[in-house]
Amino acid sequence: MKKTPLEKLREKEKKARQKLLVDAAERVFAAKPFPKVSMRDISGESGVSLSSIYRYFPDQESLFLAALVRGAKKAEKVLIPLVEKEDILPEDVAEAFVDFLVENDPYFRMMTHFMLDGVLNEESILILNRIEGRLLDQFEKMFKRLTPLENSRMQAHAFFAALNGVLITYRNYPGREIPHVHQHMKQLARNLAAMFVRPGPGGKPVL
Amino acid sequence: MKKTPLEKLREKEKKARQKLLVDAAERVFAAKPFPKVSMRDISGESGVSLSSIYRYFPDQESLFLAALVRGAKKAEKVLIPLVEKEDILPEDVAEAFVDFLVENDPYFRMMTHFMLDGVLNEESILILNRIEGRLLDQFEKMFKRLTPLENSRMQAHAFFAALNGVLITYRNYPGREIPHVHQHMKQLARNLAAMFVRPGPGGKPVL
Amino acid sequence: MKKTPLEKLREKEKKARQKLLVDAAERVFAAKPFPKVSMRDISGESGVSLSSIYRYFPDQESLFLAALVRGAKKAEKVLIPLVEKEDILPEDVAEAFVDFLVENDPYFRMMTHFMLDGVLNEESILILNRIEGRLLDQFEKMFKRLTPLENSRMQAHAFFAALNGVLITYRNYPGREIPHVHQHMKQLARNLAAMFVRPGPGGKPVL
Amino acid sequence: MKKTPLEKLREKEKKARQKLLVDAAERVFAAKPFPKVSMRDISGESGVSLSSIYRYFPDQESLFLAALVRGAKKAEKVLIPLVEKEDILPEDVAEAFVDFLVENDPYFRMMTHFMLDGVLNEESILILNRIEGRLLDQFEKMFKRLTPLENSRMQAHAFFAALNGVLITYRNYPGREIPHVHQHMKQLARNLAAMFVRPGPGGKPVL
DNA sequence: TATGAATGAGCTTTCATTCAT
DNA sequence: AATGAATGAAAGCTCATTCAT
Repeated sequence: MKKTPLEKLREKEKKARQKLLVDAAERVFAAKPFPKVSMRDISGESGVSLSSIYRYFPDQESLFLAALVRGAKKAEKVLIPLVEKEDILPEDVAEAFVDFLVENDPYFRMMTHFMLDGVLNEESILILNRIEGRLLDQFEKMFKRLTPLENSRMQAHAFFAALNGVLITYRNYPGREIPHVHQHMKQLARNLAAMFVRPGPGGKPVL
Repeated sequence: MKKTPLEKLREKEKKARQKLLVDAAERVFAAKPFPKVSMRDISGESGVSLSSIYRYFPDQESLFLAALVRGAKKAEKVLIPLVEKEDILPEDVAEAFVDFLVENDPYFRMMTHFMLDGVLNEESILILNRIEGRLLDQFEKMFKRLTPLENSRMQAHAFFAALNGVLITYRNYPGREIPHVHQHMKQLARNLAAMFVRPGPGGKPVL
Repeated sequence: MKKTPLEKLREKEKKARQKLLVDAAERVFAAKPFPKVSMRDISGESGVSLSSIYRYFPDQESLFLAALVRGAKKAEKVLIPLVEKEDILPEDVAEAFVDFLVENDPYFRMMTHFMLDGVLNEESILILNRIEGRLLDQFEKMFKRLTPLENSRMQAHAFFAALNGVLITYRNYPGREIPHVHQHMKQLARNLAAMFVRPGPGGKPVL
Repeated sequence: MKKTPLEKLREKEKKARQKLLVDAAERVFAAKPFPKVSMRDISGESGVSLSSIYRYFPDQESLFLAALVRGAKKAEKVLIPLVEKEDILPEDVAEAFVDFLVENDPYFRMMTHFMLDGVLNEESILILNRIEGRLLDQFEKMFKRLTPLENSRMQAHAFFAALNGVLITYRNYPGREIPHVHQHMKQLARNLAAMFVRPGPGGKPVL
């Protein structure tokens, strides 16, 4: 079971190729709608020959899934530290969340695609769940601090959902200029966030 | 320019065939991911021969768009009356909204697809906008009644976005049983809705 | 066997419809390459419904053939009188020939198409042959008058072929402006025509 | 930038496949009218699978164009040496020209098709023009030698056009046996050719 | 290991023609 | 007599995947 140095090297190189391919996939996803991305596109963008891709990913789905997982990990890396700050406010988290996913639109589209149509394998589900869980954990911690009497887990879920909703609903808002739309989304997100920390009548928790 | 009875009949039959095709499209959309639905699928499902489809829709896009528009109209027909009730509460609207889109999952996926990748023509955009506008109008009216001091339009937008977010985020929640997930979504939606009518400290409006 | 007045009327109406369809076909041929013309095009252009066309022509080929025959007849009507003039010169005939077929490009394309790929039925062949024959007769008569010692029939054939050749070879001459090309064709045709009436050395006939 | 032997081999094989496909195309063109030839036909005739054809030619037009260009090059290879002979006579050139294009009827039909309806890209136009130009150059040289006082370029153009005309006009002459028709065409071509070198009255040039 | 080559299955769309009314 | 409706067949082309080298 022990790996020889050569095997280790091979594995490392394999990972490097996989990274390279996911890099290329990302760039392609940024350029055209998800369902129109072909393996040839990725081959062209990566410089890896079409057939060689299949040495690193058993099929198209796996590669796309890998890109999704990586997007999620990047989101995690950006968002978790932000939310970990002791005195952060929901409004600021909300704005950062929107900012990140607007600027990383391909990730957002990818994720939404998988949420809608994707057939995820167990491993991917686990990875995504873990990330989502950690994100929700941070949200929960924040809400626990700010509204200790509420059901923080529920708040975290609602918060996460609401932000996703703002993004999906208004990212393609027709007839408006992009910066304006972006501004609108941030405002909506901040407003929604603010509602979470507003005490009910008599300070009674609501959720 | 007046139409003969025969012409009227013909028109009616044409509409009937179009309906039949959109019906079939819906069923297919329910059965497989949107981007994988082919004209052949719809031909098979409808019993209308592949080439005949083109008698009723000039191309694939038109047919898909028609299905989308119909979904939106159906949503309108169900949701607007509900929200029009004088004394309706956001929580109940939220639940109905979620119920409807869970039960009409193909519509929801379709709409999300078009929101993400879709290239809509101007007419469709107009139709969808009008429906969304009317929905937002109703939401606004409700909020005006319940929280007259807030920015009701903003509330309506946030409400709409948040509900969409609940649906997109949790509709495929893995590892849970469907009725349970459905229940969770409704709870989240209700909670979010409740927040909109909770007065800020001292009754100060927040939005 | 005798025809009733009603039958006669019917026949007349049938002819009228056929004419109408061939009219439309001509217009369509003028607008797009021959192989791209469809029955639907002709239906649209004529106002006659697609299926009704088949009442007047058994199939596409027949209709196209009818258009061809009519083109030939029109050419005959224009060219024969011209060539019948007692004192006409080959150069002028050549120029008129080119002029006519440049201005009636669809006919020319149609004829060439049938010459190349067409499957003509016996009747059409007969009609076309008769017309071509009459044209050649006129050419022959002209040459008999002008060069009585030569083989006039051969001259007529060569003359006809040469003119066709000028048209086919230079009508799409790339990179030149159309009027200029037209001028070039006419010059070539005149030059070729002139050669037919130039006596050989010592007045010896050549052909 | 230097090519490895392997790359050279690959290139050679690619060319070989392209040749194979053009070969097949030619055979198909010989068997049915140009506009009816499909990619599937060529796939069947060549043994190369339909989709593989697109490895060697980006689309149908390219393949057809390649066939056309090859036809033109073959014509060039056969005709130019012939015409280059010092003491060749127009009659013999004419006969060879007719012979070649009768024996290579698919080429002739192809070229005529492109002359009539074809949409050629710039590169193909250039190639064809160069070949036609070289052919005309040879004709011109011949005429310069034989009739130094005439406008040789004009003679060359007229000669070329006239020969094409003979081919197009009589290649499908109905009701005659093929060898007989062929004979007739050659006779016509010779006669026309002879006229070019017959001096005008008093040796005056005509063209 | 890497990849050029190959392909079956599939896609949307068009067409000439038939048929019920 | 006229035509709307219907369709089988075929078109050009793309794609994910496999395989020989």
